[in-house]
Amino acid sequence: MVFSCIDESSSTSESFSPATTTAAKFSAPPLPPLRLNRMGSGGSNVVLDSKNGVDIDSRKLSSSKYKGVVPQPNGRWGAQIYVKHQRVWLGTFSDEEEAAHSYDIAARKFRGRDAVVNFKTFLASEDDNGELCFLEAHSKAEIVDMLRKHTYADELAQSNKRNGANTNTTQSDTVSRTREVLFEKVVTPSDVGKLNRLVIPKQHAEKHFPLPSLSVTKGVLINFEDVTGKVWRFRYSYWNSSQSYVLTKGWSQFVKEKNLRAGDVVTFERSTGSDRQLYIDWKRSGPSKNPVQVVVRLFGVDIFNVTSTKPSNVVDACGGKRSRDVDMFALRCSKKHAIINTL
DNA sequence: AAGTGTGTTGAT
DNA sequence: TCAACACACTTG
Repeated sequence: MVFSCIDESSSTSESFSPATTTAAKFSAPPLPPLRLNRMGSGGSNVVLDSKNGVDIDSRKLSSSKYKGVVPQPNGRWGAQIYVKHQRVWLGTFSDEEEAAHSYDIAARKFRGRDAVVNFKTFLASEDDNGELCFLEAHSKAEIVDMLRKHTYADELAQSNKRNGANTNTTQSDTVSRTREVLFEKVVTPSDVGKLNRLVIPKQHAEKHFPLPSLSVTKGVLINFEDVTGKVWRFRYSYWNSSQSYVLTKGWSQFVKEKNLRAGDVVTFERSTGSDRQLYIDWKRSGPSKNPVQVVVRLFGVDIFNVTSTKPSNVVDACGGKRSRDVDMFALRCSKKHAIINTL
């Protein structure tokens, strides 16, 4: 069993780790222009010349030297890209280069190989095949989601790890990898409620997810992959107060995204291969099995009503799994006007 | 209160 | 298509 025993602060992928991302391959950025200190938040920013401390302009934020990067009032940087006359927000970042890199990723995803990017070396090498496949294997919505949540680097690393160093991984390598079901749990109301945790039945927890003694109090982070190939990272720990093993951080997001309800069955699996990859899946028990109804409501009117099953896996040329490329942005013209309800 | 990201606009 | 700006909204 391989746990990533890192603490909370380092688990949020706050910055792209050069060791695991193409960030290490950034070409040297242009010399920084005279930097202005951007301070405070909200609309009343004071901008000072860093040398003289002179109030140059009491409102203006220093713009970024990178394409798709915009300053934020608090000194952080936002990344955005325009698609079909709509802005797609890519998140906020402490590091200007990280924001620029996020833009590059999005540009490559939305505009293809000819996209103009900030870092010329981005995906320019043959060694980047893994990342190209990764981009290809995920929908635009997924990539944007990863960028906004700062999980892109982690998920890319996970993906590369699964495919091994050999980028010529064949389809059968990926598909034929067998799994064993570790256990299933019928989730309780509290598992899907506001407690933001899933209780792992003690016998299963101690059998399959034994906590290293040093990690009992602090917990560990465990990665699970779902049927779409998305990697979920949960904090796993032991709560002395209730004497129970729980998945905490990350769990509520899973509940939300999968629209889990009490009575649904969550399955935990593990690859029997050497990677011991963990998987998580869920199913709806009872008469209303599996089909999920999706109503798309536009301007308050249900414009279509789709009954679908959970996404099936399709293997692409890269040997990865492709999830349905539902372009949320076409539907997301405005948060106020387009609502997707998963019922 | 601090931080995020959308609405809007003018430039390219 | 793009960035600048203001500020409503969300989060901690």
